[in-house]
Amino acid sequence: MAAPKTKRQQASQQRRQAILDAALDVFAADGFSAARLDDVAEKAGVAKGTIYLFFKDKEELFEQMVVAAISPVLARFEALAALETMPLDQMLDTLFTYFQAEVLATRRRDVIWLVLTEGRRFPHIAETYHRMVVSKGLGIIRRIAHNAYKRGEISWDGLERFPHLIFAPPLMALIWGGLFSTYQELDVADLLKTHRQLLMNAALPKPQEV
Amino acid sequence: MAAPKTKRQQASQQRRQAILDAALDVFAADGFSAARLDDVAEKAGVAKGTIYLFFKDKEELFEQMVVAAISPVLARFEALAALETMPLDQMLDTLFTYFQAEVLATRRRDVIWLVLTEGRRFPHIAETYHRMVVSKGLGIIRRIAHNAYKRGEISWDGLERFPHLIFAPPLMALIWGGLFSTYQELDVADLLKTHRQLLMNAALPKPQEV
Amino acid sequence: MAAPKTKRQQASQQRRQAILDAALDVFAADGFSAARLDDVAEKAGVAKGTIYLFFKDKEELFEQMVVAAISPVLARFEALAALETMPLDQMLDTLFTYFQAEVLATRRRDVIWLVLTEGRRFPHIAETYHRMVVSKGLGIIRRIAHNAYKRGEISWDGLERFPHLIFAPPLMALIWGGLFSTYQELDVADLLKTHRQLLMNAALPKPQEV
Amino acid sequence: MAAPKTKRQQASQQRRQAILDAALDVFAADGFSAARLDDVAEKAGVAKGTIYLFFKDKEELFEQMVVAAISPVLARFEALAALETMPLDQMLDTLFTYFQAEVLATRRRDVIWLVLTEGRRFPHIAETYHRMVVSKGLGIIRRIAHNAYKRGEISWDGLERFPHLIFAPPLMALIWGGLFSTYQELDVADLLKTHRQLLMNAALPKPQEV
DNA sequence: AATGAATGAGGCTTCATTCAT
DNA sequence: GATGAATGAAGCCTCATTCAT
Repeated sequence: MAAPKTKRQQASQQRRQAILDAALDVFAADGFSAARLDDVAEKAGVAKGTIYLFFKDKEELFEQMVVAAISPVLARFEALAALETMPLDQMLDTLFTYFQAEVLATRRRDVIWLVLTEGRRFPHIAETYHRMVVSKGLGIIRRIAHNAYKRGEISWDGLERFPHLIFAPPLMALIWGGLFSTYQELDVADLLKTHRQLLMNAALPKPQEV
Repeated sequence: MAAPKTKRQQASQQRRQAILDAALDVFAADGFSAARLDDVAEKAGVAKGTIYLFFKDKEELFEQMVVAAISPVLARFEALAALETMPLDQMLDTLFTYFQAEVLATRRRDVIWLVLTEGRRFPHIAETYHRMVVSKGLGIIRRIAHNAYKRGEISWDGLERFPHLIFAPPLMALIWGGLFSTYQELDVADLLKTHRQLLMNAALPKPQEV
Repeated sequence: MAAPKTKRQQASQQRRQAILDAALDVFAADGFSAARLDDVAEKAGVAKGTIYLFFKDKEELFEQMVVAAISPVLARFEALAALETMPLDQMLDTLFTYFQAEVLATRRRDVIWLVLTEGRRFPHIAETYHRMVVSKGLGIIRRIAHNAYKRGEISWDGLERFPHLIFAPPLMALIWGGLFSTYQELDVADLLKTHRQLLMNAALPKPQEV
Repeated sequence: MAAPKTKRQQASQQRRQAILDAALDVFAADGFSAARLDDVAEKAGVAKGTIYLFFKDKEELFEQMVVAAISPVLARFEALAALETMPLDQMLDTLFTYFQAEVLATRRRDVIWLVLTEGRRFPHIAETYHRMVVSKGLGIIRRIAHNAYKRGEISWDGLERFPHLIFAPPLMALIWGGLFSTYQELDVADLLKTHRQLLMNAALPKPQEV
């Protein structure tokens, strides 16, 4: 926890971080199996063997990289949770704007992508990501929906039961951006704005029985 | 296109199909890079060299496998398109039920998973999938929304502009099933039913300006 | 057990044997750790990967090589055992002559050397060698001594209790040849002849109490 | 040669000795190639780089270590040589007892083991060991035999010509202890006592012509 | 056409050695 | 002197691909 004191330790931390940064790039570009540690080392500006001073093997590098990339997200979550008293519409706007600026436009997008693409073969990654990010994120959205419900902004408990419905379109935007935007552009801002309209439209009317 | 005539040709086609089936299993389990052609050959019941009689290399096998797995989906799409006159609510119910039964519970789920996880490094796959499946599927949903709009079931053009909003939750269900269901179960039927309620609730009211 | 029938199988057996032969040379020259499988492959006239068609890894190659080299020795042992009725002096002469011609002057010397030098870090090798060669060999020598005792050629049970005493000088000759003969020649034939004299001299006199 | 004077020099000598001690342990356990200088440094309580302050490389460390371990043996040899007037039987008893107590039960056993196992690939080691230990040791034994011959205790020159015959069984005991004692115990004291009986039995009788 | 033994390029990992602190 | 982080050469092993049968 404490910041390292000596120059040696600082340099060591910087090296470790450089390796993690390079690893994110390389793993995101090639996937775990196809990624070459030579590339990671070169991009990090260290020798191949240096990686092994910090990480037992390729797998541990991968897992540590994901965990390290996740950590800062958690701090942000706390801030978002503090906004739970905001009106629903404004809250959704804040959330989606944040998602576009702080996830889709940053390396965090690559982290999520790696969790998606490699999570199945790294259950530890999937489990960690679920515990540290997904369940917390859904919990926050759920509380937002719950508060809106209590305030009378929503006359329906669907969003509270399935906060996934709020997050599904942003996730789709991320996936589209990764796979299809080359072939067909997607206006993410408009998509999310329309999603917000959808949610607000559905918020108040009495739900029809299906 | 024509059905093979001679027994020899039939046997060849069966071999080819066995290889494609095995490849789907193996690629889905391990990903493209980590998958071993030894495993594909063994699972298909052929010798390793036989694979190269049908496919130039590992990459072509992968791409052909995805294309072959996509094809049958297209026929289904035609059928769905024919139901475009159905009332919106019923149509959504049909769509989601179909998705659960015919995608999530079958090997088609694995195909989509592979497109998600490998599409980035196989632009040809992503492009093909987008052209043959995604754009067609979104087109169908878009027409459904359009028809409903014309019939007065929807007083809002959001779904027509972004049919993605209809498909996002089913996609999320697929992803959740692949990554997180081990750690937290998701009631997909309930999720999709709630999604349908959301869509119907939002269908008629005048959209609020955002 | 059955001889391989097809040409393919024969060629395979020859390859396997070529690898084992090369492995003996390389391991004997460099020791297990320093030996390079590249060298084994080159000397065997096969590609590096071919080794792994027959042996799981370097360690298994080493162990199989020792076992394969030991096997023929056992057949010889049976022949020696059959000579147990021979007069002691003649028997010793036969034994030592055999050892010089069939061990010291052949690759079997290298096998014993490898058991000596690597046996400690390959307990499986040491155990196998002890079970298949050492205990059997000592058993034969012991019976030889026992028979000579019964026939009155020896008036003393020392050699029966410690057949090691008969084998110790041949072993020393082997070690000397491996380590010191460059610096000081050892006349092995004379050594073993003198050893035989020693044994025969000691055979009949009443042992003095020590 | 001169004892170091300053504290710094003393500390340096202690470090050097600690490294040599650790090296003996590690080399004996793993062999030259498989031994890791990391382990030597850790066991010696110094940093890895410190080893290179005293020794040019791994090979020199190994050779110096063997030489250093050999030196004390030489002093003992002088003492043994002084006993050459002792009656043969008593002399052998002293020798063998010394070997059991001062070689087999100490780290000197490991040194001999290393000379055996690595001497072939370190001719310098083998040559040094031969010159400093083997030839001197055999010389002592030879003089013992010679003196006994002159005193009439032996009526035969075999042991004088091949003092190896006296040392072979102790060497075999050492080898047996390193390789096979786990699988079959060897009573070394009894073996050597029996060996002594054998030698004494053979000492006086007129040798038969072979 | 089908086989599967053989190949060898390429990646992960280790560890002797160096050198800035 | 002493350290130990950093280096990078080298070796084991895998596996896509080839080709003689």
